[in-house]
Amino acid sequence: MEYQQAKERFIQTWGTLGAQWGINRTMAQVHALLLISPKSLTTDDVMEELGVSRGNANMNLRGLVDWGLVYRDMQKGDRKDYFRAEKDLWVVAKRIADERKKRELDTVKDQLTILKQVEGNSPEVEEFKKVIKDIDNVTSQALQVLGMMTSAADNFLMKTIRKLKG
Amino acid sequence: MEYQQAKERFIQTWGTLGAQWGINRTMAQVHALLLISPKSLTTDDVMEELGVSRGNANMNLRGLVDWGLVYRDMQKGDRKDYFRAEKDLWVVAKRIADERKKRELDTVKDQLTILKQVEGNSPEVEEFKKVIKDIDNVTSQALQVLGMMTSAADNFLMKTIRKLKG
DNA sequence: TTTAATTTTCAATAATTTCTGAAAATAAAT
DNA sequence: ATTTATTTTCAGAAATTATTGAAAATTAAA
Repeated sequence: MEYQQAKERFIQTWGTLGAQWGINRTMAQVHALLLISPKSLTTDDVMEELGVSRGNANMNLRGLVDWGLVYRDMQKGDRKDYFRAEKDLWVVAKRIADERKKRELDTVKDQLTILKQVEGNSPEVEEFKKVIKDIDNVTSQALQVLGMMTSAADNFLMKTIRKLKG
Repeated sequence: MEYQQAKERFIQTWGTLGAQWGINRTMAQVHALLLISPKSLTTDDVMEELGVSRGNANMNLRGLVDWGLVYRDMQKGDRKDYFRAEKDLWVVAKRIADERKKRELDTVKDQLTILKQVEGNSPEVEEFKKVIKDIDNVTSQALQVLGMMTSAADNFLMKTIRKLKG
């Protein structure tokens, strides 16, 4: 397969995946573009490569910087901002997992704490309490597994898996 | 907190969470409603409780059945369909994880296989190959961890975590 | 059959999200 | 200070996604 074709396909795939993960399509495509780029890119590069407006490119680049997935560089003798992706995919995975954990699991845990205090002992309330308790258990353990993954690089579990994988 | 209040709050929270996970809001709310309901509910119950149209209730109930999160029952002497949620939260977690794995990680792996075959040795192509290889590594290992989670109930890791948790 | 109850579909509409592009703000050079 | 280069913002437009509701299809009783 030719590089140009492979590149377009990769950007497309990563964009679709991002959309499924709740990151918007363009942001994921910008990320893909930067990931495979050997050098830093400007806003104009992104606009041209992806065919999006300046506003759109700017917003999504900033979004990626907020997520910690992209860095903003300066280059001597040039007033433009240059953008460069974090290339360590384990760091990328960790950043994404951390952000999602913060946004999702943590808020659920907070809500559960409040919901545990429901009053009464009708069948409805008993069922409710049971479900809340079960969700609490599952999320606690999910959080622990996530915690392991997010410190994956030097975690015994990951080392084991890597070793097994050979 | 009063039951009615807690119930509304729970449905609301679960709906928001679902939206973040790419499941649509109403589907997640229907799921929440069924989760905390001690008895099976009809389409009309769902319409009334959530204030949604028949079409919407029907589509989302069917969606939940497709995900394996809800079962469709018959009740003797009644022509209506009754819906009942899977109550084992570990099964719920497994079903969701399986579905997401199938939809997301598996397709990425397929794409990577194709993209590995890119030709050339320019800096761009070298960088591209490296990124593809890294993504391949990360997803392989993510798939393995997911695999562990999805057989969580009787997995050594989960048992260990549960034990640690007390 | 025919009738009645229920579920499913889907075109039209509503709601939400994303994108554009030009104006405003910022920052650097002259 | 003024000009020039660049980034940011944001109201409106476009695109996407979700919802309605009524008609069509299905299913079971009469």
